Amino acid sequence: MRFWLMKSEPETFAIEDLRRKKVSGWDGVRNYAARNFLREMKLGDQALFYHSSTKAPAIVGVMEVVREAYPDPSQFDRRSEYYDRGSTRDAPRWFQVDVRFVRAFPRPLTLEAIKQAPALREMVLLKRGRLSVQPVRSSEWAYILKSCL
DNA sequence: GCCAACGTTGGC
DNA sequence: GCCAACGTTGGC
Repeated sequence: MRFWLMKSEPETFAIEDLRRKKVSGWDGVRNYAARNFLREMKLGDQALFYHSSTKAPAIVGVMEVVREAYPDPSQFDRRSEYYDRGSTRDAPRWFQVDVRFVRAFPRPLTLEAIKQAPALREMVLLKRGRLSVQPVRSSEWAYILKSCL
């Protein structure tokens, strides 16, 4: 099983929205590197939910992959902000997975705290900006769950 | 295929 | 709102 981190702006879609829906498609990823990671995800993989572009950016919970990558319908929807006129149904460019709410952390791990933790120094989150879907090492996963629960 | 211009992400 | 980092586009 692999571990991941996925970013969302809470004003658009927050951990509480996922808690309410229970299962949701993770749509709107329009970056090739992030898209490729989505396509590597397997049923049962676990992912951290990260709140970005907010006052205190933080890892706020856990979700589970319940459906592997399939074409993101919003790329075909002319009214969607994610519409991509260059994508066709025969050769879709963008993919999504479905995720299920697992838990919201009682103590979210802020970006500030992540930067302070020696165990998390190598996290992709700190190394590569602007990547909204990214792998997490199992050692990092273990450390994060220990600090947040 | 290079690279300048431009657009987006996301922390601050 | 600013701006650094970095991805994408498009002319050559």
